[in-house]
Amino acid sequence: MLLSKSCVYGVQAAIYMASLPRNEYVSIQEIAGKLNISFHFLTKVLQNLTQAGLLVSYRGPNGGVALARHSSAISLADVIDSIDGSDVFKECLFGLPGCGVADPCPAHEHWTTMRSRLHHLCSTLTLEELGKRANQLNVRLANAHGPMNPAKLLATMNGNVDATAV
Amino acid sequence: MLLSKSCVYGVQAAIYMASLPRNEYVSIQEIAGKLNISFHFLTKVLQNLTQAGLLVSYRGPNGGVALARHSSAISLADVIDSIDGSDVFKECLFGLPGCGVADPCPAHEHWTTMRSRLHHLCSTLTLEELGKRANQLNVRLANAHGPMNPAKLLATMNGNVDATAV
DNA sequence: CAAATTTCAGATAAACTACTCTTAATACAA
DNA sequence: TTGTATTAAGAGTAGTTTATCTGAAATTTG
Ligand code: SF4
Ligand code: SF4
Repeated sequence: MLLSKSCVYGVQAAIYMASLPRNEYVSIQEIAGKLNISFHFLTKVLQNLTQAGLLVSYRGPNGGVALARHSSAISLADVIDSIDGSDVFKECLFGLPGCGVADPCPAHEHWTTMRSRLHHLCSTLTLEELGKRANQLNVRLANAHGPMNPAKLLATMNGNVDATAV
Repeated sequence: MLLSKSCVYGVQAAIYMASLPRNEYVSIQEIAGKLNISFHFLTKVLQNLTQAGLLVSYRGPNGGVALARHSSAISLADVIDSIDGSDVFKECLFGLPGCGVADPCPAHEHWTTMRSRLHHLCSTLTLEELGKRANQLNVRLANAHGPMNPAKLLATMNGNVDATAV
């Protein structure tokens, strides 16, 4: 996978927040529940985003996290950068150290054009746009089942479908 | 990284073999040495490629591995498929299970176009072409330093530069 | 046949990623 | 004030990936 799972979770959570009618504090528990992500794990991921200045957080009852800027001012690349680092769009297909134009590998030329296209796409895709799409029909955000643990596994085997999925 | 390290090693080795003037048996030790890859690890990786039918192997002195077909008949995608599986070009940016057109996430449309371009690129890039480029000036194949171990680290700190790199 | 060279196979260890759990710190509400 | 809901922080666990090591099987050479 190009992105780490942490990063994917962060992106999903960000899109979820952008899909809400108003930008208000949402508890991480709610996000984790809706997206079928481990609460504790998502907490860590979103901490990265608050420290990066993309989210603001508020502790205590009715607290939670909210977008620090308008959803139109946050790009997909912003979120990815904050979690997986900016190397995602700089590193190459082969991940060799010290790559560059001066000393390229045979695939360099082909790859860099792909890579810059991908970077451009992610930089121009705003959370606003992604949030809007998330609100349209037949578009989903949540993981199908979320991380499996023995209890959940048992529940699914008993025919209980998790109803928290969007 | 999009590709696993195993896969990268396999691709590098394949390109190295394709860059040779004639397709003859090359010992894995030689390849590992030139590319600064752990010999034992590369052995396992190339086993995958031989089992996938991309390489043929021969045991004993003067044995080694060689390309099973002409380098023009092996694509980059072939190598990647054999090691990391064919999901690399099928799975999505977010790696969600059970994704598809019927139930897409907000970024689906954008991503699939990128993905198919990448797949097309890798499918049409042959080892022959990559090997030719590898033979041109200023083009390299090897890892800069290879996997570090305490002894090597010490050596580099003492100013010894590994001379096995291409 | 014996020795050397090479891939093949499997066990083991180290490193990393994903995930869980516990404890604090903070802020609101009764 | 006291209790509770919430994020913050960090330690701990499990699984996967990466790398190392050892021995066996195959093949050539002498
Ligand atoms: S030369 Fe380019 S394509 Fe090749 S490994 Fe370096 S950055 Fe990647
Ligand atoms: S809908 Fe498309 S882009 Fe979204 S997670 Fe699935 S395959 Fe990926």
